Amino acid sequence: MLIGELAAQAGMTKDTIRFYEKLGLVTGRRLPNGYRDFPPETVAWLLYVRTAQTLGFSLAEIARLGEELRDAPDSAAALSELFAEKIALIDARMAELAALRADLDARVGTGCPLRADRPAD
Amino acid sequence: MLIGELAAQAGMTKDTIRFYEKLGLVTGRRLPNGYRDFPPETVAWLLYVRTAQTLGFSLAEIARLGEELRDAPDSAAALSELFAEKIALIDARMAELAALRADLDARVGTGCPLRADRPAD
DNA sequence: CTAAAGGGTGGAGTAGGGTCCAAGGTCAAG
DNA sequence: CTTGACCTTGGACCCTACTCCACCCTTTAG
Repeated sequence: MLIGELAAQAGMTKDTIRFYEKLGLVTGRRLPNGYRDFPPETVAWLLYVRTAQTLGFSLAEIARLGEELRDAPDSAAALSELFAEKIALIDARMAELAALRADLDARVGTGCPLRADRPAD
Repeated sequence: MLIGELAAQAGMTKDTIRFYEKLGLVTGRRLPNGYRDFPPETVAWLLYVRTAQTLGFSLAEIARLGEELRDAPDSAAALSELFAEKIALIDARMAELAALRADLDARVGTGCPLRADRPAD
């Protein structure tokens, strides 16, 4: 799969993919003419990257995860550990969100805004 | 409260607070000598800013929320609407996280990594 | 043969979010 | 009156994540 098709399917620009390649987030073979050639699963991976990113993981973190996956291809245990780690992180974020939600929820209807940045005028 | 104390209590540097002031995220009075003077509630506001930020809201979004709060100080209805909006956003993010979590969870133990960025070698 | 559509490179520029000076004013203690 | 801990400003600089650009090569269609 050439970069253009990958970009179209993953919903990002070619530039972004080349940028991700520099970061080691994706790796492609090269065809004899120098063109990048990506396996079809890269689409799923890029979609995963986008998701992880919107959830607050930096590209560096995501790349690290990817590398760790590549480095421990056989060890299901190691993978489980990695995922468990990420899941714990997600749970923590969800708890934070829940707390913020509860906070906002409590304020709804009370008429008590967060006007904390005004001097008491 | 002077900027140094505020910074210490909010767990950020003075530079960051001055930067936030430029963005309109915090506003302080000035003392006759030119020093910034913040009301004590600013600490809570800054902690709130940090939380919202780690949850994926940009400083611009947070500032907008703050402004809207200031612009509609009396209308509990308007406030409720704003909060309801943020809550909806939070719910959406939580759903995304839950989905990612389920995704990772399903992979744990299956030994099926995300090795989508490798050419099939 | 040429044009269009795809690809490649390096490097500059942007926006967001800080972080770090350097030069200088203010104020309380000794 | 000096020292030290505060504060002020402006501007340079850094990182992240892109985005755009100019310039050049490759492949296919007419």
